[in-house]
Amino acid sequence: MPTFDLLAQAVALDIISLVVCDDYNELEAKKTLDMGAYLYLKKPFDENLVTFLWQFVWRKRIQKEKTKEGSIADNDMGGENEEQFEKKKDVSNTEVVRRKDYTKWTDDLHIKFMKAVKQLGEGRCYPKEILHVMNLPGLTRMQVASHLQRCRRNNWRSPIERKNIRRQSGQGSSSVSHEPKSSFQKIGRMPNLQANVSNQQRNEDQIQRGPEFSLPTLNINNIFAQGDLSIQQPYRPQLKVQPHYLGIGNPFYYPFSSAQNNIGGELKQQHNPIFGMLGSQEQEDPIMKNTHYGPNSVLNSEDHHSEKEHNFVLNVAKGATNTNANFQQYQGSNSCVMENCDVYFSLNNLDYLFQNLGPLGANLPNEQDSEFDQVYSDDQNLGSPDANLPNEQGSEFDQVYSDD
DNA sequence: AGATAAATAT
DNA sequence: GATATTTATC
Repeated sequence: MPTFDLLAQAVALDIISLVVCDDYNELEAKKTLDMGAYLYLKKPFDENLVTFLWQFVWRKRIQKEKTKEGSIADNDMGGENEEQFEKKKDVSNTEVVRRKDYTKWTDDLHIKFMKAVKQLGEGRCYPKEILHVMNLPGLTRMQVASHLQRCRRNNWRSPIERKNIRRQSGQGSSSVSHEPKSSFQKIGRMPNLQANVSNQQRNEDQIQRGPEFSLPTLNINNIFAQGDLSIQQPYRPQLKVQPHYLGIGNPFYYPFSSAQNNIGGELKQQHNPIFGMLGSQEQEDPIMKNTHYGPNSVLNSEDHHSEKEHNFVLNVAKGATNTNANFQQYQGSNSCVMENCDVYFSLNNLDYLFQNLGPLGANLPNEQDSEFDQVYSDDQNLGSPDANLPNEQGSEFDQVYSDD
């Protein structure tokens, strides 16, 4: 994604954004800051910067929250600058949970998924393939895999179904056993025993070629042999039997899709020609029958960032080296740069940035008793596309950040 | 329900 | 060692 587009989105999402460039470029810096970036940084980072940067961000956030509270209390006019994506959440000021990348599997999305699954068929029905066939920008392989898992386990209900179920169970009539709405569906399973078979095959080949060499390895390989349950096997998913008695309906069966099913409030009326040709061909399929193809909503577009690669750290610009002179210029100017932006600095001006920030030991205002991981989890809540913090057991901050 | 971690496979 | 898939857990 182009730098500025990405930044714009990040800012729109109220994400504290820092822009990183390889070479300092004044115009670029200005534009960046104008757009709402908090910092414009040049690589490579000084170690100190890396160490303390989080404090800066943290402070920013606290500061932000304070001003927000203040404006709410005072009923300032500033209170109502709702970001375009946040409206529904802002109402319940209590727990602003940002589910940044939460993909809602709408009926339509599920249909697409199913279509891909069906198209691919038994042989190559893997997340990656499905993703490819679905061809929806922003959808990730992991998300597809997750959905696939649920569907395989017959564990997914369409939103409408969910609604109905909830309504039913609310009536207190505890009809114990819900009927499975459709039969067990094979499509989309993990690969058949090919791997194992080929293992076996290989062994047989070996035997043919020369048993004297193959004997030792043979047994080991046979761990994966199909019928041999007596040997403990580390991994043999293929032999699992899917419980078709389970569950109320099969997600591979798709009951209906109504036109009003847009979750999340965004009404996207789209005509969908895609499924136009499905008529007779689909009829005989037990999974797809009864299916009505509704509008084709394209994910819940806004906030599904894709995989981890996306971070708002970007940029290459050619230009002068950063100098104190440049900085002075900015600092002295009354341009909108300084109004919109709290700080500008280059590597030569770390002092300015950090004059009030202490080394790691020094507590930040609200931080006295907070654990580091708390900081991190909060960081994640900031909605950064991906805080990308691995399991940082005992890892140092600088380490984490340098990883970033 | 969906994301993500962990285990396993390629 | 990098990716992908599957399973377990959050």
